[in-house]
Order: sequence, then structure tokens, then C-alpha cells
Amino acid sequence: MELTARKKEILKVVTEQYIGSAEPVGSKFIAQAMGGRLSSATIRNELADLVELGYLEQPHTSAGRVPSPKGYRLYVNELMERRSVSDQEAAQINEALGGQMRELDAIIAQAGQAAASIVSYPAYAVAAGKERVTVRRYDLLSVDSSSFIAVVMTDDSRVKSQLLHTQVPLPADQLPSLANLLNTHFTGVGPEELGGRLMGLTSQLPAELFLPLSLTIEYATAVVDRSAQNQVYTTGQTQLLRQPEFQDLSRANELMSLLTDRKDSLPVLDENTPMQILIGPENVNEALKDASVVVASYDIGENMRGLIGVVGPTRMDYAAVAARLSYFAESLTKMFGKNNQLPPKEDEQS
Amino acid sequence: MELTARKKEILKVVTEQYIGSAEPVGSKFIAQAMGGRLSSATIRNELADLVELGYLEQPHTSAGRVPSPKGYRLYVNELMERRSVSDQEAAQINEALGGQMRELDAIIAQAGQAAASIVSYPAYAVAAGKERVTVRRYDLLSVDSSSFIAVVMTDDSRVKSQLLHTQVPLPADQLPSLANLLNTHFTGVGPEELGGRLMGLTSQLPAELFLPLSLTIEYATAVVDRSAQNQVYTTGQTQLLRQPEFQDLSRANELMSLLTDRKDSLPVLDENTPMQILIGPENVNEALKDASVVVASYDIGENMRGLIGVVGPTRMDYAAVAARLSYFAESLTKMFGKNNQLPPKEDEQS
DNA sequence: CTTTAGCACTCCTATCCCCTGAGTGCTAAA
DNA sequence: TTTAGCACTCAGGGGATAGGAGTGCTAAAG
Repeated sequence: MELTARKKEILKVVTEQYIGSAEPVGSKFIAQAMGGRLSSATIRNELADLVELGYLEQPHTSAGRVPSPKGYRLYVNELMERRSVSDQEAAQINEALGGQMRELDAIIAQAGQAAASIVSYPAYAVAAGKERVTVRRYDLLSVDSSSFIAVVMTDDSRVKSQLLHTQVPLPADQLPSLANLLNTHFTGVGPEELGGRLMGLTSQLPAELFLPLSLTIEYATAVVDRSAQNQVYTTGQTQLLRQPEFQDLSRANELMSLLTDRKDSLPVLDENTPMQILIGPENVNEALKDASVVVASYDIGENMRGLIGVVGPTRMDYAAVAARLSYFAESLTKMFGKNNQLPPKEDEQS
Repeated sequence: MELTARKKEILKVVTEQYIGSAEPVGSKFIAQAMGGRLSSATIRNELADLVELGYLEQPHTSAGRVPSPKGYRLYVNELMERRSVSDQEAAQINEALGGQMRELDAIIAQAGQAAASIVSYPAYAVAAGKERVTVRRYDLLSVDSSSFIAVVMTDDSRVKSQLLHTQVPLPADQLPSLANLLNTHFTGVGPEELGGRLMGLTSQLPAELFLPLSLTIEYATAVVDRSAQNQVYTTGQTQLLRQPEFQDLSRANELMSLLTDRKDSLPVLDENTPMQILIGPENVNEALKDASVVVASYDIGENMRGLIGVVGPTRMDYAAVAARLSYFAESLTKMFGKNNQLPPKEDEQS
């Protein structure tokens, strides 16, 4: 059943006050904040109802009220005033995005850093590639008698390269035809199939060509392997320790270890959802049961999506974080769109 | 003046006990630990001397003694029994190094992780490249009418590549001669000079060749730029919070922020020093004044050096950490030596 | 001269208790 | 339905107190 407007107003006051102060909110304060139209006794009756309905909680009998996860959820869904960022905040965000960013990984990492500094909570960033990446093109460049460079371009337009060594002499003049072979038989397939196709060719090739071929395929498999992608970058963990709810180390510890050692289990976002707010127990992850996460996504070129998330106490300032994060994500999308080429991204080899 | 053997023995007992317990060590305990040859009163006299000489400290009048940085230093230099790792520890380290590691950055990061798990303290890892990296070779691969792939190989044998877009039509058949030009005029120079040489050629080239040339040079500059190298990876920060000395958040906070947000100022190691122990105030960095750092280096191929460091309380178990870290560094050197090619390293492009 | 037993003393730590104040729930009247 | 009034609850802070670990010093013994 729908709450009365008055109950909602009270819930809103409690939530916003608590977000700011981290202290349970009492009836007297609420009465005053609502302009004194009602006495604190009336508020107390309403508060008792709200507790019974599960929107508020009481740390102990003689304390004020605190929003429950259900309360926060209602607040986020209906009560919260959707803010947009102020000019000043926008400026700050743009500045944070300003630095010249070359390599994609570096950009992702820096985006995380910028987000953390903008929202004052720890943040994480991931580049979520396509589900399945395939090789679009191979090039082989001769280096010396026993080594060559393999250049692999994927169907999402990333290029990686690596110096490969065959321990045995290499027929340099055969490299172009080998590349040809690769481009004919080993493009458009994912990591799981590359190895299989290689098997099929084993018998048909002279040994001195098979070695460089298999090295290249091995390399390409690694490039295209999904598990090698989506690295998660986290920053601003220290911000956590500033929050009063994490003064108690045991709680902080769990979250810290999630943010530093188990990054992979941070929540990701469903395809096509621009932003999501996960409050306390809405998180599947045990360590996040009494924390909240806000995740937004942005586009990196045509085929990739970036994710940027913020972790904070359930008492997080949802309105501000959501506003800043979505502005941030939009800015990133624009940034990647502008240089309609994907931004310069390095690649490296040993 | 040199300490008497007995004073040294006492210092050793105090240090080792304190390392284990984190509690000030009393005279009675010491007497007992030394086999009861001396009474606690005698020990007390010796302790008073050691305090006066600056090797020990007393948290308050009626507390036991704790090693001072000077005391730890003597312990590390003379008293500590240099351990080697146990078979079990060795196995654990080898296992931690086991995972297949492809990209150099990933290896470095994983080395840090492994180190942290092995020593139970936060660890950091850096690949310290040569002071000055230059380009050894360029290749340009045609993609379509307005884009091409630039492949850059550095003199330390890393290969990076990137997709570059000229907004205007590109004379594909000219790419080989352009690469030729690059290889003649733009090799063997560092980031600071590449731009300059480009200037010199401005007038001599038709415009449609100058654009791809300058894009390539710009990219190469970024590849070779020292500041883009030596990224520092940290892990295991949570281990810090487990240490009793960092229960107090304010102290933990400083170190945490060093380890997450100001990684760059973590101590590095002088060339040619295999390992170094920095105790408390021996650290230049203010945030490390009451922490200790152990850093070891290992070789990555011929031209690069990796650094792996551990951060902990001054009360750190130096013997164990030093043993494990040096074994770890040796294993890494061997690992990189074995595949005498540098390990497969990916590179990426947008 | 060194070592040791003895003892008074210091000072940290934990615990209890009490008090205060914020905030409540309930009742009865408006 | 609202409100005033009041008794009640409970967390948190501030001494006071007791306990205990460990010291420094002294004086005697080796």
C-alpha cells in the first residue's frame, strides 16, 4: 500500500538529514525541519508507523531513526530530487578528464581516479569489451633469423603486437604467405576455436612454418581471450576510511579487501542500462551487504562499453553521486565519440 | 663504541620477541629467554644502558622495552639470522609464480600480488626500464583509405602498435617509403628529440605524407616517453589493517593513501643493489617515517629491471621477509632468463 | 666491580558506576 | 487526529578505583 504524502515527506527529511550527519534523526528535528506545522508527538506516531512498515530503523530504543535499505530504495526511486551537476562541478569533472590520455587501459584507470575524486568515495572502472572478440587481421614482420613480430588486429579495432622467437632459423621470405594463410583461415573466430583450426593444419605444413604459425596463434588466442580483458581498476580506497561508518575496522576491512584483492567481484551493469543504484542487501556480494554501489556505463567507440562505479556507505549521497556519475559517463561517451577514431591506445611487447 | 656481546644478545631477544608479539618486552621475560643465567635485575641494568645508547625505547616509565629504529638497524645488520626459505615456502612462492603470465604489465602486477600473499604485508611492483628508451624500428601497415597501423619497436625490444587515423585520404602505396624515412631519420633518439627532427622535415614533404608521419612520431614519442613507463602496482593493502600498529586509523590512513593514491613516491632501489631494507626514519618519505620497506630487484631480460617492495610496520619480520623476497626475486630473474626471449607481452591499440 | 634480591613506585588498563541528555512511547485531553 | 505531558530507556562520557606489569634504586652478596 502506498505511503501517505506526509509519511513520504518525513522519510525524505530523515534520509537527507541522515545522509548528511550520519546520526540518527529525532522527532523534534523533523518537526522543525517540516516548518513546525506538526508537533514532535505527531511525528513520533508517524515514525512508529514507518518503522513498522520497514522504511526506518531504530538503532536502540531511545535513539532517533535511520533509513532502512527499503527506505533508501523508496527515497531513490521517488523522493530524491534528481539534480544535475552545478557549473562548478561540471568544470571540476572536465578538468579531471583533461589530462592527455593515450593508452586505453590508462584512460580507464584515470577515469576511475577522476570519479573517485569527484564523488569522494572509492571508485572502480572496467572496460567491458564485447562478449566475443575475434581476430580481424594478422601481420607478420621479419626481424632477424629467428624472430619476428606478430601484429594482431581484433574486430573491435584494437591492435596488439608482440615479438616472437622461434628457436630455429626462420624462412623470412615465407612470412607474407604465412600471414596470408592466417588471414584466410584464422580470422573471425574466437579464442576457443583458434587452437582447433591449428590442429587441422598440422599435417599440411612443413615444420619450419608450423612453429611460427603456432606461436602466432597462441599469441592471438591470448589477445582475444576474454579473461585477459576487463581488468578492473580501483582507486580512492582511502576515502572509505574517512566515512564514520567504517571507523570500525572490521567492516572497513571487508570492503577494502573487496576493492583491492577481489576487484573482479564488484558489480557490473546489465547491457543497455545507463546507470544503476544498488542499495545494501540488494547487492549479491556478501561484502557489500551494508554498502551501496552506483554504476554507470559509457560508450567507448562502437563496440566497447566502459563501466564506472562508486562504492560507499548505504548512507551515500545518492542524488549527488548519481548526478555526477551520469554527467561523468556522458562526458566520457562524448570524449570517445569526438575523436571518432578510438583514442590512441598503446600496446606493448617484450 | 661496540656493544658488549651480552647487550647484543639482549637486543636480539627484545627485537625478536617484539616482532612476534607487538608488546613491549620486560626484563623478566628476557632473563627467562636467555636461559635464566642472569637475574631480571641485571637485565634491567643492561636495558637501561641500551635505552641510553639509543637502541631501545620505553613507551612509558613502567612499560617494557621496544627496539628503536637504531635498534632494528643493528638487528638487521648484525644480529638477524639470515634465513633461507623453507621448502614449503619455496613451494608456495613457485606456485604463486605459476599462473600463465602474458603481458609484461600483468606479470609485474601479478608478481606484486604474489609477494604480498607470501609476506603477509602490502607489496608493490614496478618495472624500471632503462633511463632512456629509443625507437629501434618502425613499420607502417595499410588498413584502409584513411587509417593505418603504426608498429614501433624500442631498443629494449618491446613492440607496441596502434591504429592511427588520418582524416584525409592516405596514399597507401607510399607507406613503405614513409616507413623507410622513419627508420632512417627517427631511430636511436629519445622522446625529447623526436619532435625536433620532425620540425626539420616539415617543408620537404608533401602534406598528405606529413600527417601520417607526424601521427606516427607523436605515437612513438608516447611509447618512448619515460613517464609513461614504470607504472607502480600495489596489492595487499588490507594486510596493513591487520597489523596491530595500524588499528589506529590515522596512521593506517597515511600509509593507505601512499599505497593507493601516491604510489609513485614509494622507494625505489639504487642500480646494482639486489636488496635494501629501509627502517622507519631512514625513509625519506614522510608517510613512511614509522614504517619499514624491503625492496628487491630482479632482471627482466637484458635491459630492464623489476622492483618488488614490501611495506610493513617497523616491527616487521625482517628475516622472513628478506629471505622470501630475495628468493622471490631470484625466481623471477630465472623465470625471465629461461625463456631467453622476454616473456610474451601483449600490446594493444584502440 | 658485578650481580642479585627486595621493595617502593609509576603508570597503563580495565572496570564499574553514576550521571546526563536525547529521544522515545504512552496516555489523556483538546 | 493532533498535541501536551510525563515517565522511561539507553548510549556515552567522566571520574574513581583496583590490578598488574614493570621499573629504578638500594644494599648486600659474590
